[in-house]
Amino acid sequence: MAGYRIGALAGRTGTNAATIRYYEEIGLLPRPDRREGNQRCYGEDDVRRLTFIRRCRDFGFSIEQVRTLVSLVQDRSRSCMEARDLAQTHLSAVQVKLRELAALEKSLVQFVAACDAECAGGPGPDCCILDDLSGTMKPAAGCCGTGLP
Amino acid sequence: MAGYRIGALAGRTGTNAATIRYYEEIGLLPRPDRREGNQRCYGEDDVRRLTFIRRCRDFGFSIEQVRTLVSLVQDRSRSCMEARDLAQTHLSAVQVKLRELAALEKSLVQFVAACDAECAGGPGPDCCILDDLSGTMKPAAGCCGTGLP
DNA sequence: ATACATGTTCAAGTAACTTGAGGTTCAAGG
DNA sequence: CCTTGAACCTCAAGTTACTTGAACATGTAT
Repeated sequence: MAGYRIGALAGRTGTNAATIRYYEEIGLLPRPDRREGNQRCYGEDDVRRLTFIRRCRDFGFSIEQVRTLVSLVQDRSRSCMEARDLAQTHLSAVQVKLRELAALEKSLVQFVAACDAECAGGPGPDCCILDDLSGTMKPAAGCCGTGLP
Repeated sequence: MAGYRIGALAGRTGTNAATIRYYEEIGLLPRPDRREGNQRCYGEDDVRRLTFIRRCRDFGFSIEQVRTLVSLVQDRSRSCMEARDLAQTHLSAVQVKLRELAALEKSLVQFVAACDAECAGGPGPDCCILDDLSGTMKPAAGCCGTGLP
């Protein structure tokens, strides 16, 4: 009946207690009631709100974007289309990042494979892979050549 | 013959000049020679080294990892296998991130699509998508239900 | 000679938290 | 009732990898 203390809220939402206090400080969470001993006391609304916030953060929205999203939830007179647009913008950024990361993964796989193939013997001072890394342009004449890492 | 000034090095490596000074400060780049008027003077070695550093950073290695990589390049008596292992570790992390990002992209696509389908009319106060966002567990009974963003 | 770009140092700001110090409050066991 | 230990409190500072700004010096083109 007495509501949750910060640890319980933290547990229910998978959030660090210090992060909850931080969100309060930056105004992303409202100041909660306090009990006798000055400890924060949260209710279901706080659970919902923090769940929402964490979910948005997990999906890569910035704090400022989350702030906007929260205000959209608060103020229904504005269209949910604003949320849609925000999501769309974010989606585009995610897709770019996704492509970059996929390219990175490919390069890393090649780098590791090249290492395994060429340098398997161990600590050879002749390893050219590290040269590759610092090479500016020269195609490293038939060695590894992954352009990695 | 006088070497590059900081702006030229920045241009050649696609690095912000302030970032170059920062790298110098944290010891990732050596202190360069200075010319008469105290301006930094770089050579080809610096171009190579900074290219290497930027490339590693672009590939998501942390500054500390790059520091290790740089020292590996410097000290050939150690195996390039260390670089391989670092890359392998990094690869695993990248793959996790890649999977998360792919899941995120899917959710965002669904969210935007659901918005288009359900709320296309505009600013309806009945939009349930935002409710979805804050819903803790209840499956939102047949509405949108993307669990997004 | 005079603009104006480019360089210099040093300090502070940024995001989004996390960690630490030093002190209270709460719940359980003896 | 008393004590222990976990959980809580506030406030300050640390983290990562830079970026931005102020105030001044230098280099280059006209």
